[in-house]
Amino acid sequence: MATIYDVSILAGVSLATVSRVMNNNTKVSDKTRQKVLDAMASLGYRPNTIAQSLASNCSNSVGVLVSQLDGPFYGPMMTEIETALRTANKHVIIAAGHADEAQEKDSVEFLLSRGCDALILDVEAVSDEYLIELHKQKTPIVLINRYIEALKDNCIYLENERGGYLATEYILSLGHKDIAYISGPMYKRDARDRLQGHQRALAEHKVMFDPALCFEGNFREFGGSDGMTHLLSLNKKITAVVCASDQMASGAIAVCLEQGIRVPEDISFIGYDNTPFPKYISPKLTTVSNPIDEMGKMAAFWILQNVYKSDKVTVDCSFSPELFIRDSAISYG
Amino acid sequence: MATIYDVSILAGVSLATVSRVMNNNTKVSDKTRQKVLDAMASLGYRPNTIAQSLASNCSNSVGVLVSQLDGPFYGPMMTEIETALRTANKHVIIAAGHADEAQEKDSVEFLLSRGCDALILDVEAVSDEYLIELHKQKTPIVLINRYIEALKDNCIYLENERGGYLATEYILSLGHKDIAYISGPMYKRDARDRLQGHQRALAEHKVMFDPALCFEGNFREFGGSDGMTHLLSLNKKITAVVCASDQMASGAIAVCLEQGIRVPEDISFIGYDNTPFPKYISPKLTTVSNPIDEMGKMAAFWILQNVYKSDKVTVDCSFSPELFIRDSAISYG
DNA sequence: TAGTTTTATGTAAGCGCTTACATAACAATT
DNA sequence: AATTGTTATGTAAGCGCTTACATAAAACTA
Repeated sequence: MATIYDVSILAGVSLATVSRVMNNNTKVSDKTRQKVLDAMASLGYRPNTIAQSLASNCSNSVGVLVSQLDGPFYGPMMTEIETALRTANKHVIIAAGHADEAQEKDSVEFLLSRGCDALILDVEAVSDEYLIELHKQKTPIVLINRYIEALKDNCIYLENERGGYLATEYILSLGHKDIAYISGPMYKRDARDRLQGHQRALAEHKVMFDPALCFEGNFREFGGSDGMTHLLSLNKKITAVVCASDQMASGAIAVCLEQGIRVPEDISFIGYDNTPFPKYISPKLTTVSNPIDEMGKMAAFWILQNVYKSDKVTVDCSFSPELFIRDSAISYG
Repeated sequence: MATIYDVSILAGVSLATVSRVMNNNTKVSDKTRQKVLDAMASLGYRPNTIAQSLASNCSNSVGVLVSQLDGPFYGPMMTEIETALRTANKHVIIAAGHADEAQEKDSVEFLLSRGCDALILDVEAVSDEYLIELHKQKTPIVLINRYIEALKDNCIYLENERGGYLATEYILSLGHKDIAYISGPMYKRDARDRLQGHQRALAEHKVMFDPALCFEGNFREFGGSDGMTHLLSLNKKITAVVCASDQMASGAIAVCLEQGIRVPEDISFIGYDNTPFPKYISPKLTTVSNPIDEMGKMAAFWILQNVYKSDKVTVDCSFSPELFIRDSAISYG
């Protein structure tokens, strides 16, 4: 592999000059630049990025830590992050935290020791305090899907309360009054916020919130099925179920169908996330969007702007969910 | 950030000794080792991996190039790769090729210039020749989901012909004779192999292969729906459809259901890949497995063994598909 | 005890770049 | 022509490690 030294010899210039034409941050006369470029071309020179990183103290890499790499969320998110960063010639080092505190911390250490210039974190297990401490260190961080007041300039988040409100408001507008809620785990802020939006909508419509009809699930499919099984066992009147995730809605609907309850004729459902499901599923799920891919892109933009000082991007930290009306919810009566 | 120099001063030893205890490849007396470890701990020392890479000419990173980061395949595959490599303290740099030749080549360049010690490639657009050339360079490569005779020791692949055979053999065993086939794009070897297996099964059962009933799709959902629309327009008798991917099966089934054709009562379906679909989809798809996550893990193991000389793993390059019998195919008549 | 081998540690030269600073080349000013 | 100002290029000191080689210390040998 040819080095900068070989190039400098062949071009008959100094190392520094070669470096200058690579980084073109200093004036180099057109004549010398051309000599250097020719030499590079004829040697098939490819700069050693490791050496560049060591010398410049900038690794051009950003660490991305997510809970899991599979599932409907992270793929699209990673795609956007990778595309945005690679366009700027930065690269992505990934790590998975598996929603476990020790693993998340370990991954952060790992990424830091890898000399990342910045970290994009979509973490759920570590505490706010840990992140606040981390933020004090020199490597910039940006949080996706998490809002911490003290770090608000570093957060890319969805207005979950608003989404919860939108979903329930829509169900109410269809005339439902006996509405159950299958929530995400309450230790997660987004779950709490969605529920809060739900309650606000109920209150505005003067419908009582019945804690018995609120089940704490886990955002996963079986959380939804467990929840629905529980709700049905109550033998209370329920005409609609608001779910805090599409996956839970999926699990809940499955339970209904198995028990011969028609969806949406007997019970209406609304989900949350707008995850892409194969198109022959019926009923098609009415839901509220969670543009996690866009949020990934924004996180990348944030870093491009704040870390790499690019002025080609604009960043917008807060995302607003939108209602997607499909077939799983119909008006009552 | 503390450097090795700071540690050496505090421990009262030389740089080399500190380096030795980090890499523990040379004998260091227990006493000195302890002094060094204490110094490291008290400084919160974290080695600079960039400098290590430059000095040792080993970046401890492996580049992973996939067609896309989203979708049902790559998430699980990446998960396995990441887990396997991180356990060995290697890291993963990802790039997406988007099934485009220029982008795939560009990504390879990118990963190489990033000093990856090895590359895991799941590429579809570049030619065999390109990969053979690439293999001649110094960075080792391993191919997932692609079999090239000249590179057979570097390939992790599924026995696609066998899978195609299994699927069709099962359909035949159910008594079907009027069997349509929705294929992947024929420029892809896995599509050709699956079809070949299909034809072998037909031949063994003395059922004629009817080219008119074979549609070339694209592995995606709309490939399946286009294919099914076309097949139905033929007005030929069809009692079963073998699809070269679950996604195409999904699209094809959707078309049938829309037209009031019952699945599996009127037409049986079998897919390929065994992708995870939400559980309330019906009918549940009978299919043949494509353990891409396991293949990802194997690719990582291959690198651990061949590049990093680990003896803790065993690698097995060839994977065999298995039949998963569910509800979308029933016996004929 | 002197001589030989073994083992633990130190010295210093890189790895391939970047960049502050020095200098040479040239142009503009008087 | 001498002075000053600009601009282009070169020189060399790092960046934080690894590792071949040198050396000092310890352990044997006879």
